[in-house]
Amino acid sequence: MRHKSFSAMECPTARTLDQVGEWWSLLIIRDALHGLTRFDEFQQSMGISPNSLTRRLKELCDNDLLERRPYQDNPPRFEYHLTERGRDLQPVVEAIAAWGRKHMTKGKGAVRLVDAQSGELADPVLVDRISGKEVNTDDFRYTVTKNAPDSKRARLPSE
Amino acid sequence: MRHKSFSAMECPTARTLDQVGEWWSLLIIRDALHGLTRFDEFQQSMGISPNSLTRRLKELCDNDLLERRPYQDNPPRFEYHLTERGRDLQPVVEAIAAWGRKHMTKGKGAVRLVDAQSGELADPVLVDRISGKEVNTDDFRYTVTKNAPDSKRARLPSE
DNA sequence: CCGTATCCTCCACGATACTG
DNA sequence: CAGTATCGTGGAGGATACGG
Repeated sequence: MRHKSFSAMECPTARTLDQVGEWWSLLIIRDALHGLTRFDEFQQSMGISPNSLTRRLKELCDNDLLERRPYQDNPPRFEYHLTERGRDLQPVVEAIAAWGRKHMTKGKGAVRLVDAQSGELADPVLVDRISGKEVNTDDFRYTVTKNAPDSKRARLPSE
Repeated sequence: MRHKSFSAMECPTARTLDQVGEWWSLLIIRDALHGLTRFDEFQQSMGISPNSLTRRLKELCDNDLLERRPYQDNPPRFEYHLTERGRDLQPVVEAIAAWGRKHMTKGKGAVRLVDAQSGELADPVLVDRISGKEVNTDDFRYTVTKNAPDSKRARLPSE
């Protein structure tokens, strides 16, 4: 997006899409719903490049979906917390995750489903990471896999 | 998106985002949920340029969210119908629309809410258009408004 | 009317390098 | 560690023109 203004439409769906911005933004929201708050937590979790993360974070703060909150003075450090607007996106994230679980679960080591305790979203690696457990990233990767052999979209410029 | 493969992640949310593709795709799905099936219905409804629509339609068919179905031989014409995968995106669209109704309803002529009869989604212009009524596009526009004055994103290259 | 082909622009992203 | 600055690229999307 961004090439044209979905905000210019009165349709609430389009305007929402414009607010949320890029797909990365939704993934950041999802991570935030999981309890992540810090720059490098997000970065590690998603394999996003730091400058892109900066941009997305800034955009989300500008749109009042995240709130930038200092947690340390010297050097200055910030946490990113969901606002009410941001938290209200949970049903969206859940709906997307539900669809993914139903329709994107064939092939290459099926995705593990919901957390039985919480009944919450569904990302075991993240859950483990939050709780401090080590994660077998051969089994599950949230960092980007270079050379995904079965994806027609995987295009590596440098190899 | 598209610069990197979200499919390469095991996370169902990311994979879903990759499947759905661009925001336009979700809007097309939404229109399809409203009952639209034909090329120019989509085009009129969203103000998308025809070639972009062609691309999005093709992508959606490739991803098995829409099905291309001939309805006329000479000249060959097609309708685009939701598959089960596509129809299953309804909760996603609804969640997004709900968020938009709650959080994007201030300013410039608030958005009218749900269709009382159907209880379904929430786009009055579309509803009217489907039912054949004329629509006051000064009041509600689904075509793109050039020069949206209050949107910092509205950037018009040619004026 | 229902699309498709071509060209071009713009912007999200990654790579890389840098700062406190 | 927690970011920011700069640069290059690919792909989405619009304009336009064309075809059945």
